Amino acid sequence: MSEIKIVVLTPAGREERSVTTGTKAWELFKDEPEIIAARVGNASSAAALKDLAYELVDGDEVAGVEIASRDGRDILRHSTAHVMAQAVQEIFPQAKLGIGPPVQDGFYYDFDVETPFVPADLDKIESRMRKIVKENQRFSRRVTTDDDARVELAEEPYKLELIGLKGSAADAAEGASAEVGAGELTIYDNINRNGEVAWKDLCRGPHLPTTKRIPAFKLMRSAAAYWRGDEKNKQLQRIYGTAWESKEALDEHLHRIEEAERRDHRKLGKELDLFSFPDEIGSGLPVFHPKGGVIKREMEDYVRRRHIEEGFSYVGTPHISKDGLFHTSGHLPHYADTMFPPMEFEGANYQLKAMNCPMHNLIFSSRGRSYRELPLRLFEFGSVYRYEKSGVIHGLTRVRGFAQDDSHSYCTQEQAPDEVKHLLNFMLTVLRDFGLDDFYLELSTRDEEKLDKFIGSEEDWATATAILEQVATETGLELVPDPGGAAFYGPKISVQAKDAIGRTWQMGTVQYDFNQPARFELEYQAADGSRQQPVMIHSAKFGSIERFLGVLVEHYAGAMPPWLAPVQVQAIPVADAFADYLYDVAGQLKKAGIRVEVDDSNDRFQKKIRNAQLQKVPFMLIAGGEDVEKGAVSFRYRDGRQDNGVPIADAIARVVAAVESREQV
RNA sequence: GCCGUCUUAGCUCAGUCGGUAGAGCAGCUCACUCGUAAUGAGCAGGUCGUCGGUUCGAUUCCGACAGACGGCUCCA
Repeated sequence: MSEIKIVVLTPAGREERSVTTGTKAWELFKDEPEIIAARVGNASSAAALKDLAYELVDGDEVAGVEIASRDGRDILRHSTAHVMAQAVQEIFPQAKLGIGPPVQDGFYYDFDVETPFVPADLDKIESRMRKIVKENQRFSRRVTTDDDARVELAEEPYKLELIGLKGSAADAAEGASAEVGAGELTIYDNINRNGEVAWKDLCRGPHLPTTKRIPAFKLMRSAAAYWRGDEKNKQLQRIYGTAWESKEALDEHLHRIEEAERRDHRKLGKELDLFSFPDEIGSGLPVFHPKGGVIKREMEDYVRRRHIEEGFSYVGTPHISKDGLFHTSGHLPHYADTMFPPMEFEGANYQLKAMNCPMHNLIFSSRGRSYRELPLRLFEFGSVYRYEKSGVIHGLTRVRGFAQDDSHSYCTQEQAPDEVKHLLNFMLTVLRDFGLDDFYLELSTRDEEKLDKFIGSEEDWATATAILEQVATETGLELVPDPGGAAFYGPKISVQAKDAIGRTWQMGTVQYDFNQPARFELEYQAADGSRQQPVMIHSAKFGSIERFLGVLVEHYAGAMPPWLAPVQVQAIPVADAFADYLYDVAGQLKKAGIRVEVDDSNDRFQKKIRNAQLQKVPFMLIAGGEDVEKGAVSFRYRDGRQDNGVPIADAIARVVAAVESREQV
């Protein structure tokens, strides 16, 4: 037996060691049960994840992968997916395997089965999984060849397809690279205590050493998913599950899900009487009730005022137009599928507006334009209607009719970078005023594989993309590429904001468009007397008002900051006798522009407090004998804090200050 | 659009193995009510999503459609 030299990397540093040939990675981490895999690199290769059963070679640099790390959890979840697939095939032997990768917070595995899974099946599968975990089966890696694998997996048509795609697996389907890597083909055998192969799966690995190393998991739901993500393919049955390094971590995850459900704007919208989606109107078409209307109007008032401050002119355009306009813009026939079908009358086809830009272009071209007018900035709340497929409608975040806070800046090419910068900064200040302050940017570019989806020359696209990229970089915010995500007429930057519980939402966008000015033959007269084509820059700050309202409701869990709260002050008399006193205070608050209501119902005092609390009113103003004697009122805040005996004038000033500062209380 | 689940009072839900239904909250009425998250009593409220089919009889079984929910695909 000869010696080989390796390096063990620990948080403390590098430790050079000599071990005998044939030493396995696990022998380095014998006393560290939280290490479930190894990251191995050497002078000639980048670090790669390996099973703990990996046999060390001379020159290896080895680091342990903790189960609670990002990679560790992925490995844990992938292994749990294997256990699930094994359980499924034990219960439903005819089930064919699709793919089973780890995903954000969990994993899934796709199966081709005759009948879709029902919730009772998930229970059965989960208990079978627990049995497999208890059996402590060993994940054993075995290198094979394409031909051998084809024989072994003759009964698994989807796996055979993946073998054929090896090397381009990343393109084959999201997650497919977890099954077949670009390198050698491997199969993992699950070996039980008797040394028999209980189950096997084509898989790149790595995996946990044994099934017993799965500390906590839970199956979440089943759903259909197209094979390789293509709607032309067969739908497989997907089971989603989650797995964590400890029972506590699993419980925390389940609590986070509960918290997200508690904040669901569809639920809160109903409870707080903000909006609804009447069937009689149609799917995806919201109505705003008086309280939701207050929030919506505050948002609109604010953003209209801000646009005007930033040099925009408020304009107005109709909801429908003849279809020729959208042919000129290029939207038809490009996006006919997502526009409502035309209405034919007076010899023309009229279309519901799905975007505002063509109409703004007509305002631009309504008369001759001078370079002195540029940048010309037009803005409106443009109502647009989009025929979203029935299955994608989702509360206020995906609707068929909505208003964009839409602007179009017409400028010279030279002005474009500054205008993009202006719009981006403007948008960020708007979002900050609404209490969102954690952002990253996404740069959506055209898909180089599907050039027919995009119009315009390669040079124009390159110029536009470069300008957006440069401005985005200058903000100092993280910039994430989104290849293929561009609109057909130009690239875009979108702002992604993180909410109070860390979820990200797409907010506004800035889009650079050199196509529509050409199609509409827009021009201005330059200083030298020549006619020039402007560049137009599209931008929506909220994106859609409806959607942004929904995001705010979730961000604040319905407890809106005072400036947005439908009822800012709920006045509650301790007893009937003090109602008049509070009506007087309420009158003064109304004069100061505050939305206040006095609860003079027959409910008892405590019940009124409870009602106001459930409505998430920011300020409860209470008055009883002690307050009246002092000419004062008492505050109760949403968190239950009290501030008693505050002089009326001070109380009003306090409420007004909170509204004006747009702070959360 | 596709797959699955679901649709009973304003809301949240029971229930009917086929004989037209019940609770809590909300609402209305009355009484009570002076200090920080539910006072009590009574009343009223439903063509059991819509339309067909099977049946002596359908809210219940079957089908179609609409809508909701969870995914997939999509998201200018």
